[in-house]
Amino acid sequence: MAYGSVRGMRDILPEETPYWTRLEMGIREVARLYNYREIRPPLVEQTDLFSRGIGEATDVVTKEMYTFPDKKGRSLTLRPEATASVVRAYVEHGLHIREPFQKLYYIGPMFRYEKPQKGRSRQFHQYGVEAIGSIDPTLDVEVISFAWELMNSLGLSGLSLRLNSIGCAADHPRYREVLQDHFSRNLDSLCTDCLRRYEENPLRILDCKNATCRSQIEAAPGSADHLCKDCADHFAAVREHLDRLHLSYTVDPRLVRGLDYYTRTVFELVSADLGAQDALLGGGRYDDLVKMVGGPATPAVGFAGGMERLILVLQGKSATTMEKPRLDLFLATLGEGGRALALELAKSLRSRRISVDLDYRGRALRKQISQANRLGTRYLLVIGDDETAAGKGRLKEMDSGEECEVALTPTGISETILISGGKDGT
RNA sequence: GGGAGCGUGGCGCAGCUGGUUAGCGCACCAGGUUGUGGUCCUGGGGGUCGCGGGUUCGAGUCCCGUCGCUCCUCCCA
Repeated sequence: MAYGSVRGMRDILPEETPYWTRLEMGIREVARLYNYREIRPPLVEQTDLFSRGIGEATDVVTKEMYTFPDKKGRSLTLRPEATASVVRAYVEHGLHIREPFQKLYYIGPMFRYEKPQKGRSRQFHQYGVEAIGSIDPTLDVEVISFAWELMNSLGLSGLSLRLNSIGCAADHPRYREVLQDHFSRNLDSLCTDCLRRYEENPLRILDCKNATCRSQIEAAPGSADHLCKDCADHFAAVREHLDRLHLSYTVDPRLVRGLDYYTRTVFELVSADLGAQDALLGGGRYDDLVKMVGGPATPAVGFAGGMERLILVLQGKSATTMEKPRLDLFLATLGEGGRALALELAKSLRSRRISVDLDYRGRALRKQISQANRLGTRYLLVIGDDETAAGKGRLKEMDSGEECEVALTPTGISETILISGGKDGT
């Protein structure tokens, strides 16, 4: 093999793309129902936007970014996530001036330099929603509702929502102290990573899966128990509205997210059908990010979901078999004359919204029909010298095997196909 | 970053303790049949056995290295 795709980046082949288009359509439809508008930021941003927005000490920033200098020596980075980009666009284009409240969504590739495994690759795809401009708890709930709605529309079950509140910027140092106090009693039982986290960001320790750290973590005080009055009220309101909408969740005091910009509400939707990488989507509030990026203090909430993981779950369900699109008409030809006429007819019929294919390799008639059959074509028409001379042929409906005579004109063929109802839609 | 397993035509695999021209299924192509289907029959193309080195009379098979894949850890979507 002369070339292979770059590690962690793969081709999505035609057999698989129907899953992608279905998923993309599903996302767009839910976005329409919830009135979110699409935004498409570039894939590349100044490195600073991510390192400062996501957090200098996070794993994503310290070791997972594709960062490179451009020809003028500026440091650029392939986006590892899109929230920072969306917020940058929101500020840059003055969306906050024209209409401070914006509900946006995006779909596209992200890049993180990680070791590939099931449900994790270096180029992967996320969809996400960002609701910017309100601190109201009902907005948190709308975003979560969006997530559930999408899962339902895809027919997914066996999912659970983990929910927590990590408080506001003012709560963080206080909770940080509480955590440090807790872990300081048994520092020697923490792993080396957690010792570092102990200094840099004790919140991260809660995320550690290391067995030796687990017992300490189980006993650690939850962030939701150390919220200020406003944050506690907010969290209570979020839960109340979730209950009212019958959206299920479990409060997980240990849930913290990997990106530093989160405040208050954080959540994750996990699937039991995946392996170690079981988070289908994750998100929360980021009330300080807009200001951090240079805009006015503006609260916001959103989430991002991994499309590869969603497709893994979809494919795992035998119920969601993709039926392959059918070809309307195959023109089997005999001889140069037949081929020339078929080519001409195909062009006209296609412009009449009928999908047509024909043989381009001079294959035996039998092989052509066999191919048409494999394509799942609805109609077959053989065009040889006899048909060309007579100006008419026999249109065969493949499912029933019935044939009827048609004039070899675009109108003659298309009317028969459209009238007989063999072509659906359009 | 750490750990484990696996790399043989496009795909899925076999190849026993090293031993002749590396097989099988699917797929592909052709013929059986220039005039009608998923079946059947016959034939065909396609593999430097991931790559490099070593051991040996001889390596797909053993050893070392390397690259890649998969899964776990970690982290996340």
